[in-house]
Amino acid sequence: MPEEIYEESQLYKIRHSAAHVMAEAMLERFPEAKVAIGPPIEDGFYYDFDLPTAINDDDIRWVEKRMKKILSQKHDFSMREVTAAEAREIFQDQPYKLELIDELVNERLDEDGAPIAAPADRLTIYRQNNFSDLCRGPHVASTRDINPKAVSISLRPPAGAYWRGDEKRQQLTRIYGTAWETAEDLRAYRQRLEEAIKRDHRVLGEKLDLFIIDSMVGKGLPLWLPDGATLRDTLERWLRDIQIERGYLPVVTPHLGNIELYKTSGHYPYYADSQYTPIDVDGDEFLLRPMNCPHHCRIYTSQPRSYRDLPLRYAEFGTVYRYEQSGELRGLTRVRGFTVDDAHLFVRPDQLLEEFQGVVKLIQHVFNALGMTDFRARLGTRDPDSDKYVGDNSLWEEATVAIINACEDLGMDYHIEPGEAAFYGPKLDFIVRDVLKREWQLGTVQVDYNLPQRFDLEYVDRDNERKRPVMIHRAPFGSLERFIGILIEHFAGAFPPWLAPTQAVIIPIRESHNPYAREVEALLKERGMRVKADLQDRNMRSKIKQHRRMNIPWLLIVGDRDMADRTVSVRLRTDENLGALPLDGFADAAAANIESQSQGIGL
RNA sequence: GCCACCAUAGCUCAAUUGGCAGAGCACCUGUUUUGUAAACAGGUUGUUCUGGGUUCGAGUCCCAGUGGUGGCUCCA
Repeated sequence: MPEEIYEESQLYKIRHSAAHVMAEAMLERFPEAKVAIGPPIEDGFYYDFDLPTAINDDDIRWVEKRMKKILSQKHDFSMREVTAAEAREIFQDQPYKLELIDELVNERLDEDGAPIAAPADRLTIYRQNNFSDLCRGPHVASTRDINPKAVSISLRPPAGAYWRGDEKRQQLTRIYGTAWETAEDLRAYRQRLEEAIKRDHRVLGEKLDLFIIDSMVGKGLPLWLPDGATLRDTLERWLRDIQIERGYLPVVTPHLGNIELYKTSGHYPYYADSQYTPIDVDGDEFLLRPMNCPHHCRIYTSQPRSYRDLPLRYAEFGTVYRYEQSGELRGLTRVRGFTVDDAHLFVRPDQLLEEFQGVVKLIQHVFNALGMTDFRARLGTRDPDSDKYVGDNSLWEEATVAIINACEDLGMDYHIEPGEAAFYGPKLDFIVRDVLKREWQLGTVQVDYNLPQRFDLEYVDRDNERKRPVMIHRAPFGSLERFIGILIEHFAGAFPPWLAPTQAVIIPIRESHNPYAREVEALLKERGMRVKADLQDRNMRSKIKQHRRMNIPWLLIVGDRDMADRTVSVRLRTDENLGALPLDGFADAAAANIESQSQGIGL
């Protein structure tokens, strides 16, 4: 069955029509309100209003009740064609509508004066009950087609939104609503929202003692607690090992650099909005680094390079600092200081294709190992009308072609998005969908001909000529912070054993079993496992409850029988009870599970 | 940064029209030694986010600041 196009679905019409009904109810509550626009969106709809006063919960409840009343009556949605003059007459008190009318009747032009939309030869107005709206439609035939029990506007709080999405213009009040075909669908939607909250990495981060964000340290500056740091360290060591296998060389560079470094790289003027104020050091200006690449370039230039030295792949988990507006900060996914799993590859032009493909393969390997198999690639190219980019057109063209060739060679699915390039070159971003189908931009690969030029990078080729290498920037995770935030939500805090901060807890039934519990702990630690014996003076059942809450993959209960038989009684965090397993057998099976990076916890 | 909302013990939350700041969990002490999701008893825990104001009296009302949340704008 072909997938239905949302814009043509009945659900789309229901939501669009519900938005009109909400606007009608809002105008009854706030006769002074000016209406802006109200389209259907994913999972619902919204309408923007310019309100005389702030809206409160009582208003929302009143409007929701009124909406349901209107919906329960029979009102047809009738369409009428009008001229621009008629439309202006009808909406004379609605300045936002007048602006829309002007836009619709005039040919719209882009910055270069090229037409992007023909003038509308007719305008349409939809009316239901006592409310008319300038609207292209389509709508349901009658309010009877909308189930009042499947509509709600109290699920999401009102929010501010700029008129036409422009932060320099009037800020309006956006009321979100949701509407479904059946009350059952609405209930399912509510459940999905609750599930998302349960998986929220900020909630789980606290529950599982992974990280905190402390107001005295500063917003957007997470502090990693031991368990969170263990998870992070596990990921870092895993990726570091993979990279070393693939010929990457570790480097370590400082978090500050002389401003000349960033002027040379070109970051300084281009990154002005996201940089912190320079720090005065003995009269020189230093910058908290927003990027790692300039440091790596200077490592490259520290020695003369031969064509035999290339490719050089410098890798560093490099912490960078970027100013983000306070309202943009969110948990681990948007912070002010974060660590990029960065590497810069300095390659000869004849090595570019192979090296680029090697990077793409590495990223695919990383995502697959973590069970994030639903991802796509986006090729960000230059917006031809913008001047925020550096470098010659020919270099850009060359880099873009190199990426396209590499993708096609690998049979990699990608789509092109103009305007999404870095300022110094085109990039290939990896966009992952998590279990809740939300999309996140994670890994990135960029081809760069500009920094080599700016830092005057050279190598001596076979013919004894000095030539310029090409740079590849890449980060499979993107940032450790964001990646782990997404990982927490992806696994709902129940990490596969190889990533779990604590892989097994040993629970003695009585105090007399403590020595055996300690022995089991020591043996498993020797096998490289992250385990601990819980020797607290409290009963076994309460310990099980506590560690279950922390999503420990394996709980090992040990009592008289286990001591006598040298077994451990294994309880999985899924509540499956495997019964007594020989201690060595468990150790072997657990080690194999961890070694294979299994997504499951079965043994 | 902007709009709106929120802030009480480590956590989740109570506190009637403005009238003695509380409960559960956690933590501490003692008793208890338990075979698969909470043993029992006692105890500690507060600048009610900060600073002003109104009032006989403020957790509660008003103002400002700080922090958080939802969204917009922006982004790894």
